[in-house]
Amino acid sequence: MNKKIRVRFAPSPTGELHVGNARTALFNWMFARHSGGAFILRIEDTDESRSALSYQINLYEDLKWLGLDLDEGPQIDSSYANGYYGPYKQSERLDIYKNHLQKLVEEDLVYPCYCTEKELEDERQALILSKRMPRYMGKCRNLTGDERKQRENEGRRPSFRFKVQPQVIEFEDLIRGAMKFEGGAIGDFIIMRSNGMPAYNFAVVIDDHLMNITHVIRGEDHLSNTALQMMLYKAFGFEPPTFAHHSLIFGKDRAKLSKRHGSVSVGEFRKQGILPEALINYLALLGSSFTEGREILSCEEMVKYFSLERTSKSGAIFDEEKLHWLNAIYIRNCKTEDLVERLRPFLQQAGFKTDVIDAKWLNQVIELVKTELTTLSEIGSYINIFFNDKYEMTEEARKILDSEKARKVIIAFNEYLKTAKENLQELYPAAIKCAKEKTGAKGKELFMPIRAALTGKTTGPELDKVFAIIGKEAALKRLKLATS
RNA sequence: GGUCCCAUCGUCUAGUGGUUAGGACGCUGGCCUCUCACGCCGGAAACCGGGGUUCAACUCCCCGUGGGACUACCA
Repeated sequence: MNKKIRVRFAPSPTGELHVGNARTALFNWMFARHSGGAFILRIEDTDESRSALSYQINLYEDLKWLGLDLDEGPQIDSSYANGYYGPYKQSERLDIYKNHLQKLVEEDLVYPCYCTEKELEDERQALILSKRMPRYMGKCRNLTGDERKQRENEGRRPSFRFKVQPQVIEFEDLIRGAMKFEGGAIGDFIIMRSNGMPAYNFAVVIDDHLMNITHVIRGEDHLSNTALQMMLYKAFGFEPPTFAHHSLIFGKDRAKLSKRHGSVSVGEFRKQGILPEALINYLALLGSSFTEGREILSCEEMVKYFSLERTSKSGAIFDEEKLHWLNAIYIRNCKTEDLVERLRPFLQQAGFKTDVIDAKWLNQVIELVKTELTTLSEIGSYINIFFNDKYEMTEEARKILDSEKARKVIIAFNEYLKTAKENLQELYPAAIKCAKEKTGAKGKELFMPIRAALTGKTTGPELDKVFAIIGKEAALKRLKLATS
């Protein structure tokens, strides 16, 4: 009988959710949803000095925004269900780690280490200087009971180290195939810190086992750690889960993706006006491929077609331009009413008071500029022409208006508007026709002056639509301004 | 230094011994058009190097080279 698949995303709340971690979360989520398994969140907050609750809250917001719903995890508010394998925060599982440490102590598989950080650092430096591999040489491994007592009396609090036996460690990785590690170079590593907090490799093994995790999907940066963890699985007699180590994301220069490459956290992309669907789609695409070379997929489709075998083994460079391309497509495909809702915070921020703007009119405006948008935050620069009759004129527009012929076009157009009786629909074509006949201008020389006068720019949506939105009164005002 | 991972256009990738090496972003030429955007049609652009194995290697093996990870009382 197959066990129910259970995967976990286990970040440490020490900063904003990085896209690399978001991608790991996504892989886990897709794997769980694809196989009908459970997606679990575990908070690895054993580093007290770096962890903060605010980051944890932030993490929940980001996951929710991305649409990665949890089956189990620490409860922050009622919208996130707890599960039966809690607590899901490592800082609340300290007793569990202590008990497990005790087992290993009794079996003599670990020993207390009284070295201070200074002593360890000195040892490291000495080894490096003598061109040997820096690692713990096992100074405290064979301390007698008396020696230990003596150190305790000095007030030293021990950390606990795992006794590493020289061995070859092998396991099967779902993405990379057969893995083999020469364990001879690994020094006795700390599993419990002197402050009573478990070290990463220790806590993961215990938690993954106790939480019945069947597949550990994580970044390649954990590949080497897996060897240490395998030793621990063996020591405890636990059956190890199946591992899958995916490749990492890099910046353009193949260096670790960091702030100097631009946005790197989910929050930053959200503020920039990237749609969650676009980010998800991009992250799923990065270092992966779907059937028939498809690139634009809904969440449902991604879940359906997802397979770890199709994720690439090599690292991938984060290409913000392609993300933007995807984002633009999602914006275009968004129903205008929905888009307006998503745009609201960005409009507010750009100084447009959306609550007093006529909804129907706003819809028309957005409909018109939809295809120009790459990110939501750019909205202001595309719609300001509809709001302000005293716009700023660009250099190009000014130039267009300078010519004598342009002036004539504007005057003819303006004159017609003043006296016209037609409704808004028929007004524009009629006025254009009039200007055309009176001046003999056509094509560019006919439309550009009007565009420049009406919008202050030489680029923008189709003029007839722009006209229909700003209306006759505003048009007259602008024409007057442009000719003065 | 040690252990380990990786290697197809600039970038993300398809490819599983025989292909004109395909697609996408970006770049670029054209069409559409008052302009920009969208859309449509076209173009340039890649198998890291050297040895094997084989009738035949991008594909399999070995060795280089290059990039990356880990090597913490961080995770």
